[in-house]
Amino acid sequence: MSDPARDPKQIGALIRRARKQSALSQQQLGAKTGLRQETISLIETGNPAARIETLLAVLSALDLEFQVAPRSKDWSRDMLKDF
Amino acid sequence: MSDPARDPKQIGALIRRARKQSALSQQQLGAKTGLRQETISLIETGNPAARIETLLAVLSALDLEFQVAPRSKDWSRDMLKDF
DNA sequence: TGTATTTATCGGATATGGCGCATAGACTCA
DNA sequence: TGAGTCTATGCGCCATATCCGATAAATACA
Repeated sequence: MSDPARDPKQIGALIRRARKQSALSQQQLGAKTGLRQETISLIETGNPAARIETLLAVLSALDLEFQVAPRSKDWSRDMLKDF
Repeated sequence: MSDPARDPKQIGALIRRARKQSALSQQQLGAKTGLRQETISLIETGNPAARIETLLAVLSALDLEFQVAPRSKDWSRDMLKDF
């Protein structure tokens, strides 16, 4: 349902996945958002200094939404090592 | 549980609410994140050009998490006008 | 009312986004 | 193999985030 992301690379990966699911090229997504293909590329590769408004524009064009939620536990192998 | 935001002002409002629930001043939150009080202020007032990394740092310090979800319907009065 | 805390804002400096324009690699497919 | 598409990257430009230092404005509270 909703995918968490804690760093820009994860955000970029989420966006790339969503874009491909919509069968859009970076160029086409850029057109929908008023951004350049280069800018889409930068976001997807995890540009940490991308602007919030840019991120929101991309999410909106992909019919996605930004959400803020309490940190959920991530049961990584490391956290389970003592069980 | 998770609050949606579609523009920088809403994001800022969410952060301010969470900060106050943690009983932190902008100064204290700045200390936790390595950001200046001024920067926290800018984010909370809805700076659209804030950086993603800055946003993520603030969310992390507040034990919050960024999530991406499909757009949920928002039943505004306008959308209901024809019913 | 007066004082302390909190938040918003200013000037200057530095770094970087996103723009236009362009191209180099990758990859797909005929 | 070659053409077409897609993604990453380059340069110059302007705008602006964030930094430092400082202060004004707003708010809380005794």
